[in-house]
Amino acid sequence: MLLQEFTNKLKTEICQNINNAFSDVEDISPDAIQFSAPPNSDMGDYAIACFPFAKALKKAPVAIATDIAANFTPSSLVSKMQAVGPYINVFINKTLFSEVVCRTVMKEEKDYGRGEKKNKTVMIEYSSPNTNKPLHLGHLRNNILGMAIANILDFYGYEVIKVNLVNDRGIHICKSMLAYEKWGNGETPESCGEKGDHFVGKYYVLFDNKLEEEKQQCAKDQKIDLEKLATEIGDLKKQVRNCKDAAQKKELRKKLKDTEKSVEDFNNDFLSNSKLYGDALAMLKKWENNDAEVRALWKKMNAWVMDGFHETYGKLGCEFDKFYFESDTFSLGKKHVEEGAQKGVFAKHDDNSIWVSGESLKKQDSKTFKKFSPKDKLLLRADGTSVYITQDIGTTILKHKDKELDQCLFVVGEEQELHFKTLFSILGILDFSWWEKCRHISYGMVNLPEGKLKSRKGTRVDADELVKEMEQRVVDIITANEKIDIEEDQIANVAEDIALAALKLFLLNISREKALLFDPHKAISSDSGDSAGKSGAIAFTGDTGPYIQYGYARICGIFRNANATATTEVDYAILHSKEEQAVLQKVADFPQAVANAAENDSPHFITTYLLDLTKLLFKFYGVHQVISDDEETKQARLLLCKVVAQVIHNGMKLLGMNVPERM
RNA sequence: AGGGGAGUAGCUCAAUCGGAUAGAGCAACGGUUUUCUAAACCGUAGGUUGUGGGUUCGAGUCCCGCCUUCCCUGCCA
Repeated sequence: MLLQEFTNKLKTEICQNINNAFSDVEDISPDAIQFSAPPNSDMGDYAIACFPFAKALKKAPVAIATDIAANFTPSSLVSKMQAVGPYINVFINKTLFSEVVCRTVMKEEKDYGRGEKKNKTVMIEYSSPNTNKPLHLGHLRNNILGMAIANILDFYGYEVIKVNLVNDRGIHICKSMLAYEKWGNGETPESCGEKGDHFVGKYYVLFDNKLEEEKQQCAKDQKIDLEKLATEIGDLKKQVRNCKDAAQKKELRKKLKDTEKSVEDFNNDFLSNSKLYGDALAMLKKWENNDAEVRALWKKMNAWVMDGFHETYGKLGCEFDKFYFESDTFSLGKKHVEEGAQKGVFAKHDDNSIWVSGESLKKQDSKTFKKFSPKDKLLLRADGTSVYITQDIGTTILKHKDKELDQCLFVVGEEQELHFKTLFSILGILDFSWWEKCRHISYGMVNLPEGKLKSRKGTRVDADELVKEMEQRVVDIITANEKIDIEEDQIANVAEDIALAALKLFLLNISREKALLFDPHKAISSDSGDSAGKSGAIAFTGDTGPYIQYGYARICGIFRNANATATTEVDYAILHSKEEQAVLQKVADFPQAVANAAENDSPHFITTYLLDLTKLLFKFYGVHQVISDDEETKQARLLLCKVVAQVIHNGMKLLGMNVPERM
């Protein structure tokens, strides 16, 4: 008997017991049985709350529980049912349960926890980088989350297509191109030994610095003190917040708005007169007109960046079945927008720009836009050049042309929620029946103690550097600890596995939609043993990836030392202790954790599951000796360890983490 | 101003469909190594779940108000 069958049988049996106790009313179906865990394991293996039955059975929950317990007849599965208040606590046959769990895991191995084939295809877009700068911590959250969700959906039984939409076109790309052209002196990543994405990113920052210089000069010439205005705005915001008097508040608001307007006006004025920005725009125009020289530079620099990205993806274990490039898809979007204007579902203004009205967005998706009316949205500029949403229209249409999809997912940060609501509604307006199968998988921002991550300012945490630093810390820990027995040439590999697991679990272990706080100062000095280090944002002890890996490595160590293998032909009655049963219960829960993660697009169900499992493993480990003089005991416990190792392996794989055998 | 999140222990976070005494980790304090790796284990302490109402057998969870905070409301991406 396998686990699934056991659970079904258990529910049926319990159901029969309930129905026997209440023969005069309509039967309860096994699906209505909801297992939960009693507050502690002495009270039983499963708990069933009787509140939901109260209506059908026309009795108080407490009375229902007592009646069920009174009418209970023991079976091979269930040994006891005990009423405690409105709860029924179920004691199961531990020997049988242990055997069922162990045999199931040992039989299914890598497939333990796998969901049934759904015969449905899901496309998941994630990463979606801009090719003008290297990846930072915010991108890491996206990449690691996206990859984990893709793995989980695949394991749950979907056919999953992982795609990356590369934002390789637009004014931001031209900025780094222009800076390189002006100040690059023909350098290449090779010539200065830099990773391609970092190399290009340098010029993106350079452009921004030069533009800022120009702006400061311009402000000085016009005798405008931008700094003063900024502090003024800050002060006004504070005053507005603290102001109690309504009339005064209104006045302050007006003043604030005026000040903000003056800054905005200055900025707009500056940009439209800026030589540097004008050059970038001119370059964009040239790009759109297929200027050979600009296109050649664009190709060269994009290739550098993509080389760098591929290296980082390889390191992180991010994989893609297909790359879409905005430069290939924006014209398809343009075409559909123009057709929409022709059909009359979009509005063409006198200046030839094309718009979708807020009204029609609302009409198309009245559920999403129930509580507010969106503003009209520009789809194509007057000069015919496309905006951000234009290419997404094209890309999404192309995705559905390439493959018939049952779900089309976008792993993108929460700041783009309105963008995707608008996009999906537009696709509906364009009469694509699949528009409702599109879903934005939104996730929270990554923040530093000082605020937002900003690529152009100094406040960024570079992805490559972060990983490198963490690896070095692990190497230091390994070298400092004499007890760790790893071949010299393996240290780098193991350090990489551990550093990445620490990073990934840190990013995946909080709810997807929640913002994430990262304190780099605490993270970096974490191996020196000082107290500041121990509170590090990405630690290697406690609830971490390495903790789970350590549990796995310890099990490997046991098998290695005992030169043993596991067999399912053991005396399952040995595994009766509280600790052993807790572990096996947890092992049995793995398929449910996978289902929860898949159905909510939330890997954190897996991370919390694995941490719980590992804690129970160590708890067991602390109380019971695996390699014991008694051969029967040894065999049974070895099997238990083997089963746990298998589940850790399966779960960690879903999260994109390796499990080293020594650490 | 409007729309959407969030607010739980000193810090970072959990908490199945609304269910039994709100849990972990870190930080603090105390203990564990001649026994399978101390990246571990055990113990102590730490809470009016932002706030005020409501719904009911029962609310961190659902509804309404308020406070705080983040995001969005670009011819940026």
